[in-house]
Amino acid sequence: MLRDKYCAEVKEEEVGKEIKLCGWVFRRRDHGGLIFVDLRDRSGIMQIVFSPEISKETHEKAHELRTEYVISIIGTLRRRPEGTENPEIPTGNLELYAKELEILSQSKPLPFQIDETEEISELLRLKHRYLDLRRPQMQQNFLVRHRATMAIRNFLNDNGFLEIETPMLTKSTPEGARDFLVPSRLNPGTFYALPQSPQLFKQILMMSGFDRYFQIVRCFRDEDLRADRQPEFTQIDMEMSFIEIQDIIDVIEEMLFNCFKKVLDIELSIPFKKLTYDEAINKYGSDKPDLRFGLEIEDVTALVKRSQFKIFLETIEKGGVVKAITGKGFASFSRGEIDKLVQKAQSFGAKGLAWIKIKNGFESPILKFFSEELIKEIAQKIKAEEGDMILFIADELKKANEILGKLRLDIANTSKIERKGFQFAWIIDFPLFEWDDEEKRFVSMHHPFTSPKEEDLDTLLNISPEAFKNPLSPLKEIKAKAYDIVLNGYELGGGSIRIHRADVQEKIFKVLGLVEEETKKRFGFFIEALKYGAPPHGGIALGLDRLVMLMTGADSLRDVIAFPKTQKAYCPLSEAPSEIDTKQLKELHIKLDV
RNA sequence: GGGGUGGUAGUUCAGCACGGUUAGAACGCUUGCCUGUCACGCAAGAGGCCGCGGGUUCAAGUCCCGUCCACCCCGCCA
Repeated sequence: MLRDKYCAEVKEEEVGKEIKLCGWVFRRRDHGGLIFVDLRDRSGIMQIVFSPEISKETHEKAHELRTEYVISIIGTLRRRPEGTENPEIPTGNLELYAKELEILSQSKPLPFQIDETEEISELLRLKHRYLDLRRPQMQQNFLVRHRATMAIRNFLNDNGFLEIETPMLTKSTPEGARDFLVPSRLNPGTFYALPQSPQLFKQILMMSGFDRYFQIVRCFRDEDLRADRQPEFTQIDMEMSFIEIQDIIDVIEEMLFNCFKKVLDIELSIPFKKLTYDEAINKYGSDKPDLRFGLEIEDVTALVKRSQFKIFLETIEKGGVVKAITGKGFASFSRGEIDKLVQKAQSFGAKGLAWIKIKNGFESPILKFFSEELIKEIAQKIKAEEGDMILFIADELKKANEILGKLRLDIANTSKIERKGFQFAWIIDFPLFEWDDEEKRFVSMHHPFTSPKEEDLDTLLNISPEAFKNPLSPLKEIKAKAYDIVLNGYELGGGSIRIHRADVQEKIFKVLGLVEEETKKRFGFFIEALKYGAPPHGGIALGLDRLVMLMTGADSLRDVIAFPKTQKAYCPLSEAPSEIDTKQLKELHIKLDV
């Protein structure tokens, strides 16, 4: 070993001993006479002192040191002289008096300082990711990521789960996200797809009798990126046999409890809250509500019926609703600020935004249409108080919820409502299907292998083909044995009890409008497998990156993925994707058309 | 595909509304001084295709059009 230990592992008991340390020059303070260097490794910092009284030669050499040089030091550990301790760092009572200095590696002047005093553009950080990752905050993020992963892996191992790998070169499937494709050289004109998830394979593992499977696995989706979406990401993928929804919920709650306890020493309160999909949508306007604050959306249709406001009455007449939310502290808004708010609502799809200020009485352009009594009742319903503003959206139910859901998050941001802690929730009772207006057919809300709820099974099996094309058919009422887990407004994961009957599975494909031939081509192997004794089974997948992002308080997935991509799915470090040789293209029988 | 914000020394930013001398600051870098600093201090210095292309103008970092890149959001995506 080139060193005895990590910088921050040096303890006071070793004062007087000779110690060898290695690391990077974090900061140097050259006084001419004395030179101080903060030596950094992944554990922390140790102050090195170069004094001509210890070694003239070493002191001389230390003048050459620059930021991020990699050095090795042999020196004597000393307690710092009284009054010169640094309480800011864990090793602040100690320092190493350098006898010998070896420069192991030099560094050019840095493209940016790595001392976290200013925010550096992400492009530059990613281009020099090796420097960015040296920053203590990033080191911390990846320590948390490692610990969380290990806690989860150990937990699952302790609970009888087998980690089994599934193929990366697999088959493209319709439905769901766009695939990343890989051309097959040995089979000209054909392509593998990188997995969007190991869905079919993990189900087949259940049919293979493994009973409890997990995998911490990379998944790929070729869709547009967001702060919480990368083209490749890691899932904690699980599947279990002979279980019901509650069994999965129990395992995951215990797993997360264990993970938060071990990594952050936080005791989550389990069981987590359960909300039905309908409740979530109606109260929070989202199927991934942020439950760290209230500001619930309320239906005030019945109340505003008593008003004279035409727009509301007409909307209700047409079967729509009027829903309201509190603009916390918004009564102080100027006319201009209100205009901006209205514009924002419109950008969320609202036709308009009606408002009533509660400020020494009420203030609103539509005040004359409401009795004072009525406004008070509405205010009470949405818990609006003096200083707040009542915000109304009148529209069809789905749109009203959606718009108010977005406004709710926006209000929380602008009024700086405190959002702390980790608020988990399960969203259950999802619809099995969702009408796709573009394709004029039903699509799976979760995925096509999701089991309907028992009580809806007959409806599904007996439904006639005409219903497949009718957005109002009973199909839209069928509920799925699907569940999402939500944390602080992020969808952390989702899963379902799967279909283990070939007839049910085939019926689903029919509803989805997949012709038999197509089904056979795409999923034939899977349906065939279902016919040889498939156990009832179900599972879930959690986004590891998102989990770690929330655990570390990072605001982007990019801060918890070592080598992430930009919004255009570009890697500034390796410069992927890139053009390739014509020779390679020829081997693959691919001609470009760009 | 659409909307928004940004792009000026190595870095983070100011300058742009109202076009006009030699484009500034801080940090970093270089050199010198400094024996208890810890974001050390002091002094001097180097460092700019004002993202790129076009246009308007006597004159463009500043105005207009286009384009590229980064970030945030919608669509898309579990």
